[in-house]
Amino acid sequence: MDRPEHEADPIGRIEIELLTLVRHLETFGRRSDLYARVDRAGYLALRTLDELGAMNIHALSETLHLDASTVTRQVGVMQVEGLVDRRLDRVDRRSSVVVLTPAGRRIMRSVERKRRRLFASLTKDWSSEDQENFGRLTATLNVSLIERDVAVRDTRHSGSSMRRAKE
Amino acid sequence: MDRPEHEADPIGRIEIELLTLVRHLETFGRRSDLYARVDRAGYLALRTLDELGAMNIHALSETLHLDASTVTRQVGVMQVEGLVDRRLDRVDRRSSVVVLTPAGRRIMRSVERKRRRLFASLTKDWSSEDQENFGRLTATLNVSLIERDVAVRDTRHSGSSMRRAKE
DNA sequence: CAGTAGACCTGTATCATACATGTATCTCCA
DNA sequence: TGGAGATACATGTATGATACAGGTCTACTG
Repeated sequence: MDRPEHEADPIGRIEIELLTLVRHLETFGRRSDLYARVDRAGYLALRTLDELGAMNIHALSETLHLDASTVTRQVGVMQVEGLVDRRLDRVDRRSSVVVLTPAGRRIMRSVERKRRRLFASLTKDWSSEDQENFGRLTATLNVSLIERDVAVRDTRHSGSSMRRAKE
Repeated sequence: MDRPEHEADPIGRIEIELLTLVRHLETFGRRSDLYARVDRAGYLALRTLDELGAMNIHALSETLHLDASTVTRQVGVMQVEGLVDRRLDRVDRRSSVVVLTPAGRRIMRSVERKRRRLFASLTKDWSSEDQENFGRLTATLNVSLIERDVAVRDTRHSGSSMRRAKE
């Protein structure tokens, strides 16, 4: 499991361990009851709406780094489930604002609780320093990944309005 | 980006950051040319065959924590691409052994190089201590996830032969 | 006001995966 | 030793998450 060459090859270790981490998290999400009422993508959308406030499909798709058509469908499903609501934007009538409903927030919190329990249990033997470091480093990695993605996308289509309606 | 409450809530931070990490890595894999000749699942299969040696579909599916039918198809594709070969097992004629071909190893190394470059670049501003810690902690997390998955699976179907032909 | 850009939706395609089922083979015990 | 059950694999079918292309309606701008 702990191949000695990685002691001296941190990049190689990160490379292989992140590969298997994604694999395992995918499998786990599929097999567990974590995402009973929303899928993983939906959960992230709900969290985004909760943290950043209501916004339109376009802004949500930019934030999630997903195609707008994908988000349209995800939001459609969640609307049927009663987890989000859509309000016509009277200023720009092409657009509508996606709002988290109380039920949506409830479901989101419940998934969050399950996920927190999972990760608390997975890291229960870690020192709190390790826990903090891992969170911090993962966050840093995310920021770099986002920057890189933005750079890639900007070579293709430039300009992204990112209009957002907070309420 | 760096919400202050996470300073005192490492689990919460891990929870949200891993969610977005998976999201971003998926997006990145889709958009980049990292997986030109094999997909991510295929790359992991090639790495597994390289590290653990040739094995049959069943053992591979256990190792990857995937359904055997999924692996059958993945291997089928890679065989057509010439990345793996299958040898009839003369002892057990139901089974055949999946072997990495030279071309497969070459492709695997090329993907590995690209991924290494990516992660080296993403973590280039990290201290080497941070790099090492991140790799170590991710590896630990993987082990815990595997153990948990094994526990879940064993409640459903018990017994897994894990026969493997090393050569 | 004409033309272009933007927001959204829908159709279609792809990929990765799982489950159910079928077939050939193996194993083991009565 | 011969059949029952287990195993290995393949195939059919389904689902979920995503992207891209194209259409419609609306907004903006010269």
